[in-house]
Amino acid sequence: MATSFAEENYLKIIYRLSESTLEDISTNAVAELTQTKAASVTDMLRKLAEKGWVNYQKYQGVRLTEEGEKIALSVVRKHRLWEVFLVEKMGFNWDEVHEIAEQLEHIESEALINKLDEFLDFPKTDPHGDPIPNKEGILPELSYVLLSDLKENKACVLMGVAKDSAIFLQLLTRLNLSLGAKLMVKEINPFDRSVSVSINDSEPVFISHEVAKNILIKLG
Amino acid sequence: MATSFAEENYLKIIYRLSESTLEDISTNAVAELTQTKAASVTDMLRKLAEKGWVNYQKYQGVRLTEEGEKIALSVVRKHRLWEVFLVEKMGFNWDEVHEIAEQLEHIESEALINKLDEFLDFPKTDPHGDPIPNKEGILPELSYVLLSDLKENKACVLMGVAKDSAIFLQLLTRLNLSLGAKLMVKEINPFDRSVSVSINDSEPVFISHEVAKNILIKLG
DNA sequence: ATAAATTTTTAGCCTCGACTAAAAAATATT
DNA sequence: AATATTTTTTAGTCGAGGCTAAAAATTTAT
Ligand SMILES: [Mn+2]
Ligand SMILES: [Mn+2]
Ligand SMILES: [Mn+2]
Ligand SMILES: [Mn+2]
Repeated sequence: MATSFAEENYLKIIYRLSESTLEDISTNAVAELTQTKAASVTDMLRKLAEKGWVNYQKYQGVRLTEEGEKIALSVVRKHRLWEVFLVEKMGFNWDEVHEIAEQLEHIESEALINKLDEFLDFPKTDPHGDPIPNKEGILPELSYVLLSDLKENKACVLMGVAKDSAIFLQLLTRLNLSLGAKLMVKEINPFDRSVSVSINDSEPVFISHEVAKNILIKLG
Repeated sequence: MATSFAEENYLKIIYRLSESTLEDISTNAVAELTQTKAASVTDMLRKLAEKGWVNYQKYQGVRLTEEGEKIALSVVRKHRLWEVFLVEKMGFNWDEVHEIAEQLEHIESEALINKLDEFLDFPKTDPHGDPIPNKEGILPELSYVLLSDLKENKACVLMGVAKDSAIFLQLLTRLNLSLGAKLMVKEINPFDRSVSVSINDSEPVFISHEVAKNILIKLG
């Protein structure tokens, strides 16, 4: 069955909300992310349920069905592969690609996306460290830790961000923090939990707790 | 002003129809190419005129304004650049790319399309030999001739096709006719005007007049 | 010059995906 | 347990972009 842009956006957003909770997703939560009103969401949830892509009972919240999740994962796959393309091949910065990928994720061609995957050498993660589902919809396992949870004097590598707003990404860039950067927490300030971090063996710089808790790293 | 997919498709189709005539474009002609009904076209023409993209007086047909042509050219530019990308970088055949480009032509990012242009080395023509407008909207001058208009024993090169339906392109492929092929007309049969053509110095094969008149070549 | 045929427009209707305002249900507070 | 607050749904509306059927204008044929 064909899916409209609107339907794909709803499914993707329900998927994203489901990642961080086991409970059913509320109408309001969906409304906030889709930038629409609750009444519009109720309408669409009925339609998605009708098509068998979500389980929805009024007042009870919503969950993706297996088929709904499959569609959501294919949209996520396309979004993230196009982001890799935009950064790796088109020379965009990681803070510039999300809006364009929001459009490209709706291009409908299985053949194209699989060729793109191959062209990009089957990347496991997008420019923000988010995992890319393979063509079967399987996500690679990534076990990243928040920089804010790290002990002092442990070497680690920046693998991703927990938030990909342009403003946050631009801040990281200004701090010389990009994917693959070698980090070491030199000191955790107990007052505001800010951390002083050495980036690629340079002089340590200060990073707020707010920033540190949105940076994903792997040890070693 | 933002343009919807529907508006872009109408402008592009009016542009295409204007290429082959100096007269105003009729409602029915537009309806046929947009795959809609004449009544729907009338509606849209009023809206496009409202926005200043076409000159339209009822019963008089339609023409693009300068601004309308600018938009149409930018859609054509995107369509053709994406087609080059699909063939050159993604490995599609020339008969497979049009449908996908119909979607990609609506992606809205000036920055992306200019980076894509550079990535592809500023191609002058798409995989069907159609000229690609540059970022100022200027079309390169191409002076191609129809294979059906060629005299016998003249060497030439296949530069494009006058029709890009998948079925026609697949036929050419089966005949070993692709962009850049070196051709020489060995004989023109006066009965049905079919031509016997040597392709890349091979044994001549027979090509119907119908095919020959949709092949664009340049001499030498 | 009329009449016939064709083209185009108008009028009214439909679906999709939004909206607002009001009603109803669920949840929190006293 | 009763009431207040918040969340969600219903009801009605709107614009975009389609449609059909009928009317009007234009073009062609007689
Ligand atoms: Mn993104
Ligand atoms: Mn991303
Ligand atoms: Mn095309
Ligand atoms: Mn083409």
